[in-house]
Amino acid sequence: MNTGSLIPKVGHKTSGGEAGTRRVLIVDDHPIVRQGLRRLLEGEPDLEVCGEAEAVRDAKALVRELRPDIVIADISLKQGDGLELLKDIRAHYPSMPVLVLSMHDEAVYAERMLSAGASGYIMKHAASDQFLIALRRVLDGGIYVSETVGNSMIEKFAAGTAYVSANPVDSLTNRELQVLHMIGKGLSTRQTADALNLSIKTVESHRQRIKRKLSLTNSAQLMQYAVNWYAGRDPTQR
Amino acid sequence: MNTGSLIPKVGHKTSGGEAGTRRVLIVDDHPIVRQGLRRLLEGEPDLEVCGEAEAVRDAKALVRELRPDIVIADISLKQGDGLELLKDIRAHYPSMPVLVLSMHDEAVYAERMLSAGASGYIMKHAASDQFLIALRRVLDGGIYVSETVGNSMIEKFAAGTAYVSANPVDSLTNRELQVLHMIGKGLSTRQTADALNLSIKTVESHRQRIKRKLSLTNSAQLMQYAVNWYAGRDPTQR
DNA sequence: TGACTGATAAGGCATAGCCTGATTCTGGCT
DNA sequence: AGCCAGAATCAGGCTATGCCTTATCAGTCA
Repeated sequence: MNTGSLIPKVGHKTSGGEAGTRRVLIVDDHPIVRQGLRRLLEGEPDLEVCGEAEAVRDAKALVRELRPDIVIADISLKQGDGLELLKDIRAHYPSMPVLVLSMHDEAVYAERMLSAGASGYIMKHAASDQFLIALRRVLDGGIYVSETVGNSMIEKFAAGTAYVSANPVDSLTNRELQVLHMIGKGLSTRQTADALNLSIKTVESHRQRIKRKLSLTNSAQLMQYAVNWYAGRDPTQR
Repeated sequence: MNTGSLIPKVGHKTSGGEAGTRRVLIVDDHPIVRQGLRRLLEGEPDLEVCGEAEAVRDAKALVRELRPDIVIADISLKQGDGLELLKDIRAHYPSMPVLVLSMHDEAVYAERMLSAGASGYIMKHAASDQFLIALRRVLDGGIYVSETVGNSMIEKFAAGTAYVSANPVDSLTNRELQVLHMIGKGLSTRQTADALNLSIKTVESHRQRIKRKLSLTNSAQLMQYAVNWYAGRDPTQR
């Protein structure tokens, strides 16, 4: 069920102490992506892959064992345990930077990752040179996000909504929370109004304020958020 | 916006006519995945990467220009134009095998890809050696699917005519499935239309037919279903 | 008391939902 | 080859909802 014999799970600790080379730990559940990162880093003399992990469990062990200079990890929010890894590393090795690799270009994800302690966020369809730029910037203690995501964050910051609460849902009032619940259950605005004995206009107002508080742009995103939250899988909920 | 200077977009046609080596065209929008495939194939003397493409448009041109022995392509239904590439290749070069690379392990996708003319279907989180097995089998005129997907197909086949689809999503057409995907991603109708290059009216029609097929009464339920389905949950379970 | 927040809701414009119907294109069957 | 069913595309038109602004009223806290 696991990777075959082609990939050494723990990279040879050969050049452990070479001055100048910085050791990278790769965490991704796709073997090809791991290969791709390896190939990319092979061309860089100052960077060295010291190991790779497929699952979060392995990753934690390898971090402890290898003490890499940086961890580059595919943390898909869907899985749930990705954030756990991030927080784990942050708790035990506060100075070890983590560059998050993701398939989503949504600014929402990036913000959550950064506020959870990531040092950078890069998409899988970024160009190869961007990976190296991101790696080096993060290794040097900086923070990396793509231009689009960065701009979106700057905008929010300028708007004053930048307080990154650990759990954005906390900022909702009881009524708003109730409405969010209904949306997650699959009720329309009218059905919500009926269920809560409110005017449709009132429910619309609540929806609007929820959207603002959670930085959601349209009703489709609101519903997506609500459904995920309701299903108990929202990343900010655990 | 595109890949930097690190990746030669068209592989050197150097060893064009070497006997025995079979030429592979890679189509994937993730640079790392392309790197990974390259790295994987570098170790195999009988296989050679003759080129790689990021988008469907480029892919079509390269197929015509390079006439590879096999195309390995990430065809995510989400993008829309993936199926088009598959059908295009099938129409112009009926004997050119296409191995579909996917992030989803759903049997639903595999079946559709095969019936659209693909010769194989392999997931991105498959082990490296599985890739080589798949490539060689498909190159030899065979068909490759993973064990789990294969078993599922066999079961359905054995169940024959009387089989009532366990998964209502099966009854959706490809286009409808695509639209469902977009909805689950949190895209509005307008955004979906833009993403798939369709009229809003068309997307509305698809949404309507999805709702009918899945017995959903309003758009709120449709979204709930789509979001849950997209997140890998069974929407009928709650 | 005055300032603030939460809950409620209306008005109005724009947009999206939803039903009907029509066209084109493809795949399969006889 | 010819036919038919279903898929995919989109338009028209009515209605509902989305979205923004504004407003009232009831608690609350300094």
